[in-house]
Formats: sequence, structure tokens, C-alpha cells
Amino acid sequence: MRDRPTVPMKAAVRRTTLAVDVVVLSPRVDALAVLLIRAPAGARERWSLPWDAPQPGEGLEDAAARITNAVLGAAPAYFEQVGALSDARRHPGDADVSVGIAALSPAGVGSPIEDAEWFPLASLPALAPRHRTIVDRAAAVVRQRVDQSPLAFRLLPNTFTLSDLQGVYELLLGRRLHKASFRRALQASYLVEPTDEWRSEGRGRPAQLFRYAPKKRRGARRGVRFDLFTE
Amino acid sequence: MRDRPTVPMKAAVRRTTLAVDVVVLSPRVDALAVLLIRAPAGARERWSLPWDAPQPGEGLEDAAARITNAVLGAAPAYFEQVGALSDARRHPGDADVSVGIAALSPAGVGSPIEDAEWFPLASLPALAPRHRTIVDRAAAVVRQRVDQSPLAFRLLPNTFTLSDLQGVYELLLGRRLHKASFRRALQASYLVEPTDEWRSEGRGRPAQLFRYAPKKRRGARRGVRFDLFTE
DNA sequence: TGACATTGGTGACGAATTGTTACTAATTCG
DNA sequence: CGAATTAGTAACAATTCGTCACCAATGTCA
Repeated sequence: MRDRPTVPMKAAVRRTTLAVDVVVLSPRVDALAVLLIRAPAGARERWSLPWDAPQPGEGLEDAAARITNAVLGAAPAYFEQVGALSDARRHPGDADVSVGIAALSPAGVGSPIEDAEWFPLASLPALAPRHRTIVDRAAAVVRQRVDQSPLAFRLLPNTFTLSDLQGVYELLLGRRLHKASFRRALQASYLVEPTDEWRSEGRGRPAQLFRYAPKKRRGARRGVRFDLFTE
Repeated sequence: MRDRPTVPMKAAVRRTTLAVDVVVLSPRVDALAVLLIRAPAGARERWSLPWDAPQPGEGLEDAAARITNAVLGAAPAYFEQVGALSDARRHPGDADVSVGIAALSPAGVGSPIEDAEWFPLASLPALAPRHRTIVDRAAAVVRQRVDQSPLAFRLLPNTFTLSDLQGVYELLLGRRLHKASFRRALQASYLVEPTDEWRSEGRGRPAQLFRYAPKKRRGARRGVRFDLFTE
């Protein structure tokens, strides 16, 4: 009961500078990669996340699509907000507030412009402190949402093999999965349907291609799972 | 490959008006409730979410705590960002961008100021369109995160009975849970410890009081669950 | 006082799910 | 041809989950 004003909400709208900072994620060889752009000479760090201020009236995800398109030449397949930050951590454009957006882009779609490059998530160069935070949060959010939302399918082309899919899950979760269990769970979920194409990848038996085609969902109401807490 | 500028990021920082809109949630009799404030005469809707612009340098959650404190006289126990919105939907203060924040407050803590009132989530009055969206998203986010994070414990006092806890989960999830299963899962998670107090609530056997005291976590790595998709 | 209603708490069993092993299938390489 | 490699599945064991049945401790009321 402290600092309790008599007048409830005499809100004064102030003007702030706002940035949309985009973490473009895509599976590369054996690792998730982030798209960074080379900073202009004189900046404290040599690389930064692609970012811009949203245009007046432009949705934040629309801004993220525009920014990604400018750097990669392709719009991502999926967005996930990662949180807004207004702390004191330094931002390359000195924005007061940043909205971080994770953008998922399938492998092999688009190509970075000259001043942009893919970096494996595990070995990033130095970034401005706020960008570092946003990248970490993007990775955490993606890992956490991966089994509540068809994220992984957005990192693959339209058709893919089940081994491809399992590989993406392993990248996102950072651990190996068991083949038989993975396939059984996928089968039971009616999320994919087989095509009649097969892909031969050099050696080994050819693999059937599947496409993401979620069927009607049967309400899967289970008990509470206390063992999934992450904090 | 369209609209591909030759110069990558010549970001111009623009000034925008920013609001933090707070969805204060608390368990009331048999329902989750939201704290709303009476709008000034002349506004299109009679009620709105408490909101304000963040102070320069103030963190967004800090702003949410300040706003809640002004309306309820108590700071919430937990915050969860619900997303930033910059669409065209109308905001009471005509802010360009809103950051929605869900704030969880235990039952019985603080009391609303004169112009504020609790409304059951299921029967809200008319709100400005953007506020309506934020409330819906807050409810969805809370429901979705309830078994990844100890949300429910933040809606209870320091000590509580297991029936209280189950009741909060039932409010949040909107369905009944089975007593024995709920307790077994809780037992296995080492999240609570018994106190030596008991509470007698009129009729029926007295219940032991517990407190939230998460123990060392054994890595609970299970397979992928495709059946938890919500979209 | 003694049923009985009411709420708290737990053991145990069958059903369902999950982790794992081990196998078969189809292809390339030498 | 046989070894190596990748795809795909059947089947078993271990674990988890949903449920039923029951016991415990209190208040109510005839």
C-alpha cells in the first residue's frame, strides 16, 4: 500500500524510439544458424542482428518480414515474438525499446546479401549486449515451444523425409532422439501424410517424402505435468 | 527476392508512443478475475485495462509493477509478457504500440482503488479492441505456460492446501482434474514440502498446509510430444 | 450419542504410453 | 557378391496414468 495515488490513471503518452530486432534462424550443417549483418565502421561490435524501426501502422511481424526480406531475399515461414526489452543494455541504434522477433526460415531458401552471414548459434561473434540477450531468449523460446507448435516443420521444405524432421528436432532440442519412439509419436499425431515420392541420398535405402498436413485433432487432455518446469 | 535494397540497414529510428497494458489476474470465487479501471467520462468504453507509458530507463516489468501497485496497492508476484502489438486496433490512449503484460496476484492481497474492480474472465464488459486482444492473449499464454512454469503457485499465498493448488490448476485449465493423479504427479516432482500446520475449513477433515519449495531437478528428458500442439 | 455428510489422503490394479532391442528392407560401394 | 549405410517396424519391458476403492478426521443433526 505504498505510493498510492489518489487519481488512478492520468497516463501521459511519451515518445520513445522503438526497434524490431530479428533473429533469423535456419538449420545449417549440423547446427542452427543466425543471420547477422556487418556493422558500419566505427560501431563497437562488428556484427549485429538485422533491425529497423517499424513503419507507422506496420505490424511488428510485418516489419520483421520486411527486414528479413531485405537481408535474405526471402520472407520467413514463421514468426515468434521473443519479448520486448527496455532495460539499459546497449542497442546498436540506441533504441529505447526493442521487440525481439525470432523468424524461422527453411534451409536453402534465399541467400544473404553481401554484408550478411550465417553464424552457428554456438559460436557467435561479439554482439551489442541487448542483441546478445535477444538471441539467447530467441533460442530459449524456440526450444520451449518446439513441442507445442509446429515450429520444426517451418524449418523444412514442403516435403521432407522423417530423418530430416528428426534431425531438425535434434538441432532444436540439442539432444539425440530415439528413431522408433519419434516415428511412433509422429504416427499417432496425424500431422504428416506420405507423398508418393522417394528420395535417394547417395548410399542407403531411399526415404519416403512426407508433407505437413495436420488432421482433425482429438482432444488430448492429460493430467498436469509438473516435470516440465523450466524455471 | 523482391524489394531488395542495395544498402542493407540504414535504419532510421523513429519516435513512437508506447503503452504497457497490464492484465492483473487473480483467482476469485470459482473464476479467474481481471482488474479493470473505470474510464474517464467521454471514452468510448466504460472500462479499460490499467496502463501507462514506461518511464525513461524503466524496465517494462517494472512499469507493470508500478501500474499494478497504483491500482491494487500491491505488487504482483509474477509477470509474463503477452506480446507487443502495433496493429491498427484502437487503444484507449491511442498508443502506437502496446506491450501486454500478464501480472499474477494471489487471492486476498491488496484491494482495488475506488475506480477499479475485479471482473470474472468469462464476463468482461466492453473493452477497446486492442485491450480485448491483450486480455485474450494473456489468458491463452497463462493457460499454455501453466505446466512449464510454476505460475499456479504465484496465485496462492505462501502456504496452501493441496486442494487449493488443485483448484487453481482447475481454474487455469478450465477443467476438472483427478485428485489421486494430481497428487501423485506433484509428489514425484519434489516441488512442495509440507509444513506442520493444518487448516480446518469448517466441515471435513483438516488439510495439511504445504509451501512451494522446488528441490534439485532430475533432468526429465522425454521424447517429443506431438500431441501438445495448440495451433 | 451416534449415524452420516463432507473433505482430506492413499494403495493398488489395469490400461495406455514410452524406451529399447532387434530385426527386415533397399540401396551404394568395392 | 558381401560389407556398409540408411530407412522403417515389430515386439517386449518398464514406466506412467486414469480410476476405483477405501480409510481418516472433522462438523452436523436427529
